[in-house]
Amino acid sequence: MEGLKMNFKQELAAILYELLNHELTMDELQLSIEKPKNDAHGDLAFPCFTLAKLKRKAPNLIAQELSERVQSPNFEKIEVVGAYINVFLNKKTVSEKMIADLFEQKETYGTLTIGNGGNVTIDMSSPNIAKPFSMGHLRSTVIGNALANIVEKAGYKPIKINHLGDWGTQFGKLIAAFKLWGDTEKIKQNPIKELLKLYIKFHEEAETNPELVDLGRNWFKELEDGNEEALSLWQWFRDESLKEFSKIYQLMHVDFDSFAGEAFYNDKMDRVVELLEEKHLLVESDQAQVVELHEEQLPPCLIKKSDGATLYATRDLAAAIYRKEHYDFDLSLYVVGHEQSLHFQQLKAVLEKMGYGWAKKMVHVPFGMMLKDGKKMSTRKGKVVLLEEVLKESISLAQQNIEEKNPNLVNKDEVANQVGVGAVIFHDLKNFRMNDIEFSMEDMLRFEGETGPYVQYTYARACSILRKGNWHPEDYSKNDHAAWDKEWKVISFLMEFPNAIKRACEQFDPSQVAKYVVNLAQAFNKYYAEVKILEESDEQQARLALVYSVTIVLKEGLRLLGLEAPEEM
RNA sequence: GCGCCUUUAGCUCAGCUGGAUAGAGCAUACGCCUUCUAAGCGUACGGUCAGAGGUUCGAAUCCUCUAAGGCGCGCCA
Repeated sequence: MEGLKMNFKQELAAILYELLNHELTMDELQLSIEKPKNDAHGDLAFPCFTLAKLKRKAPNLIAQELSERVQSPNFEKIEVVGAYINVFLNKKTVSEKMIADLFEQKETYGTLTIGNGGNVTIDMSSPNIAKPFSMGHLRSTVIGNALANIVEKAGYKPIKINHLGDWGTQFGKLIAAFKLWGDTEKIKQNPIKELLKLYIKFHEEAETNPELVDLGRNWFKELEDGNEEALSLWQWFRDESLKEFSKIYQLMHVDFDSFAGEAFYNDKMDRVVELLEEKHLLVESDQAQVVELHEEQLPPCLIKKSDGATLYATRDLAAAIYRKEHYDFDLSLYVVGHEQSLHFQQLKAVLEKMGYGWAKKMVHVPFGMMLKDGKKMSTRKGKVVLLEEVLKESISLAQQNIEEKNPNLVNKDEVANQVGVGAVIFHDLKNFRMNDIEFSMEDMLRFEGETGPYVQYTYARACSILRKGNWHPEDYSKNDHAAWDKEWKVISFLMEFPNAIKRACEQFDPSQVAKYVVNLAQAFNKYYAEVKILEESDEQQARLALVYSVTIVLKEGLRLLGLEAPEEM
């Protein structure tokens, strides 16, 4: 089921195909049939310019002649404007069909089959242990989570992998810092904050005292060699950090299928190096081991440092191979910042050189940065905004709003959570992911206009009508009085839902769904303002059926984005 | 120097595979609650689509060049 709109487009294409004696192929026809931007131009349009050229005849004449022969019970009116044949769908039959489909399919409406049940691994979130969960990680988490939902809706099986940053030289530094200045009690009280303090202090001190750097390096070496003290500290840091992170994940209702992070691949890297050696891909360069990528026009990929230690490229190679063997993915997504684009190009190139055709199935899904005063935020300088604080503030603002606007609401706390968190998530998803986002508390906590709360509010109002009307879907009986005239705009958006999902899935772009959901909400709010739905009328059944349909699609759209839909707020 | 990305209204951004008068939101000004939640709706204001060429019946959209900004380019991830 790819949506009603598609059916009508196909129908129009088929009619033209016959009328034109197959002069244009079905594909060509379907491609040129478009959705007019202006409502006055109907629901479907066919421009006759290409035909004009083919037939060497004036386009408006062709349009005129052709239009007279286009007929279907689904088409209410055919109009010619210049070179365009504008088709107006039959509002009544189409609307009733749309409503019937939604009643039948409910939240499964919009489900696609393009995934064919294949596995899609999604590398997402991936915060660094012992560092705060920053706004930067928010992006990967929220985009990855939405993509998982979208991809699932499109018929794939998503596997969400939190590739934790739980290994690396920063742990050497941290252990060294802890040994020098650490306070066990303080860390237990407030793990991430205290560990971050240590990390920052280490970097500050290291500027005047370079020996510290060596100390850190040594401790990392100890860690890699299995020193018990180092290992137990590492384990402790990791556990405490994960505890903190899981609070945030719970708040956002994000979960994972795997927490296999960097440390997980420690024992899987030798094999990668061996494989590379077997295939004679490793070359020594400045005492380091690299894979040359001249033919690919890329800089060489560093596999082993001059001291023999492996690097993140090695680790990511191991991870890619592991994921292929373990999950046999059809698609492997990496929701990682745009600044790592080159790294992923290199990764894929090396895998292809190794003879792994599946490297083509790896897709880097990059996103822009969270900027603060036009600049990148830096953990080392302590210049980060903590997600937890932003969420708290957003929730408390939602709380205030509820007190003001709906003080009798029963589950205030729950709703405040849903709305506050929703605002933050939606703010991140509503724009194309490649855009940089200048961090602004004001923008993020805006509840009006094109925001998560706006959509949630629309949903809540729609639910409220159904409640007040004491109406249930079983009650609906088609009645012949509705013209579906004022409802038409909303109906045509409802028809677009599967298309929005398709675009989002093809382009790995959740903002397609976010924009869709805003458009639907806007159309519904206009309808709401214009039509008194609960007013006695012989069209009332149709109106309520429409409201019900809108609730289904809004809720499902929000769910795909990772937002909840409170029925009252 | 090379590569990737971005440039559309005062601000934040849409604009689907090129198509009919370039659209929202925010901000500003005004208007709409004795009836479905005003976290809403309406009206107004606001644009040489960074610039120059080119392809095309037709370009914000495709190609080339230029400019501005961001990110990246071997032992960090």
